[in-house]
Amino acid sequence: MSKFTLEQVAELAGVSRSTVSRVVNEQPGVRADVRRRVREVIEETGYRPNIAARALASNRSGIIGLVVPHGASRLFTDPYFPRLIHGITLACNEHDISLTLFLFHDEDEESQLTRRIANASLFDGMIMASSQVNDPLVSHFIANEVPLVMIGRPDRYPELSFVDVDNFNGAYAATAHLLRLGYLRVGHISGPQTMVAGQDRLEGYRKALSERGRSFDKNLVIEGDFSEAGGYVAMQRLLAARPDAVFVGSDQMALGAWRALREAGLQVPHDVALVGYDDLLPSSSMRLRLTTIRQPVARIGREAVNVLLDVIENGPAPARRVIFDTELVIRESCGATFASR
Amino acid sequence: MSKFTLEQVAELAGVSRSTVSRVVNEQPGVRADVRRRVREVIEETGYRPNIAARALASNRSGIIGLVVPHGASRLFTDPYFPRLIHGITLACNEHDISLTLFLFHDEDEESQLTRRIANASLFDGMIMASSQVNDPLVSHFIANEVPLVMIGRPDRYPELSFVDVDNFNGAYAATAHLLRLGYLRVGHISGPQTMVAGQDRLEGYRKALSERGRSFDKNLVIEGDFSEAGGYVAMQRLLAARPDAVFVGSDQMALGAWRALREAGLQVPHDVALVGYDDLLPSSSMRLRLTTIRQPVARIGREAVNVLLDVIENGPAPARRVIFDTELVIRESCGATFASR
DNA sequence: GTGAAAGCGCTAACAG
DNA sequence: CTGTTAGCGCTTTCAC
Repeated sequence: MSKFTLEQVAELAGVSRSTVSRVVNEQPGVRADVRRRVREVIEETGYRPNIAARALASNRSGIIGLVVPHGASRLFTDPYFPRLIHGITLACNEHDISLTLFLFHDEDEESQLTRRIANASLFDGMIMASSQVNDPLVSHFIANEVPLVMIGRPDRYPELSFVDVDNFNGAYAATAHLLRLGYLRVGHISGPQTMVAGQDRLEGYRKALSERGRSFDKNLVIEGDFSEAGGYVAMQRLLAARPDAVFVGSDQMALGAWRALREAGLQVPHDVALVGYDDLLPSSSMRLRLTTIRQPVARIGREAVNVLLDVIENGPAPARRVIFDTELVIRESCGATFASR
Repeated sequence: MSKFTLEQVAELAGVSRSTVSRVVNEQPGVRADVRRRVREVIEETGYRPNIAARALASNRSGIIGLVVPHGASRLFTDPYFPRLIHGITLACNEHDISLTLFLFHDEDEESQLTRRIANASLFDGMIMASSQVNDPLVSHFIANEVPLVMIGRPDRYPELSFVDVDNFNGAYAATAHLLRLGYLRVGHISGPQTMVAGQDRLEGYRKALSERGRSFDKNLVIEGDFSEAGGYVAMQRLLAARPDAVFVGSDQMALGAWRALREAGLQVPHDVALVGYDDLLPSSSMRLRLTTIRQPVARIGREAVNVLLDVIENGPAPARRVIFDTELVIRESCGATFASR
């Protein structure tokens, strides 16, 4: 609530509003000495432009939104979103823009608030994290021509820009690693198939299998929801199929799976080997030394902002597609430190 | 970017802008049938008010800000901020307001961006999380009369509203518990003394000591920074004083302390007992079964929003002070499951 | 109970 | 290079 307006600064500097506006926005076409004079007055008065007025007049607010749908907000308790937000805010600060957070905790909240943000009049653009397939919000944004970048490949709308990690190859690498170690009944606890990441990881698992001439046994695949509890339940069911190794679609689920295993009196990796996905756990403090697929979450966040800014600046076409590589991190849960069998 | 404006809705409904405005803002003084008619048109057109225009005209944006200073952003990797934000967004959604996040990663960033947000013209109010003592941003907000609520008791400015947890009594309980178990050399790895929470916990530790007639030994207290790495270094130094138990000012530091202990060939709780603070770790998956002080982080977040809304509505005076109780959660690291010694 | 009119503080052509 | 002139879309007195 700085008390000064453009008008007053202009008067004090003995110039017009336009000139001050040009100086503030660092536009060319102002004589150096005038520019300096105006800058002085701005400094003295502590003048700061009113964001609302600027947004109204220019249709640009310097604010972007981050939407986290309810399906993903449970992930908010694991380190994924903190990391993501870390990367996003880093980029925002660099570019001097602000970030508004829309976090939905359940379906009701989401549908109720969808309308409010769907006309995102104030926001220059939106980043949409881990949306479900066929998310109505995405359609809204598209219909309203809101600049948009998805975190995670969208299931439709090939014209959308996104940044993602190579889920297919990550899952492939995880599964191939297990196969290479000689496991014969390699199962998979998948992510929700309502998310593209869940689908892609399942596909990677299938490819590794088929490439080695293994047939796909659907009893060896159980769908989870990326949560610890989901991994727990999934593993309990999966046990009926007697897997000797399991590629679990997320570290959190791996924790749940491991809990189920312990309760069943089974040892990791002796009885059942485990590979996770994410590498976000503080591994040295965990009881489970989890082999996993590392993904560069903070970089994804940063890049999402960069891409969004580009989309805002230069329009949505052509779609920007950024895909980061993953990395297999070998610890003990896969049994790699044992002789291969 | 809904294409409709108040004006157009007014025309379609055959009334004036003012009337539509009244309906939209649910103000009294509109005949029921007119109100209904206007509502219909709004529904049909999908009209949504332009936030910037509204903010400009009314000085109310429906957006609040959350500031996380650089000193605390390292905490962003532990579960504290995710929980806090969970609570905050929950309350925001309830009240139909938006949350803008200011997260600073280092001192440079912070001082650079301070000016930008200090005149928080667009924001109806600010929540300030875990600020250092004597934070310049706080002074700015006060000087500019920005509605403000602190998370964590402020070190000065008794006129400020805040919500906090009872750090003093929590620390007292932790230390007393250790003393009660018979430990003779109870040390403390404190939080940074540049944060009130760090100070309060140290005070609680001192009180428990003095109440039992123990003298305060400054060699038994090392200052940490709430991080794992800080706890690690602190414990390495603390070892020289040969503690048989340590009250560690945060769970993250306790993890670091424990790592230092392991490296020194010491067992928890056999050689050194540990009590932490926060209870935010997924305890069942951790190798360290940490006795700790639980604080209701999400509730703190919710309450901060409620208090801020109250401050916005009814002015800053008198200061609202909300203090939540803590709870001692006993696991194995304190040695309580052994015979007392 | 309703409408007319005057801005909120800024940007953006368009002249000069 | 600088100033003038219109608004951006909404709220808010103030008459009627």
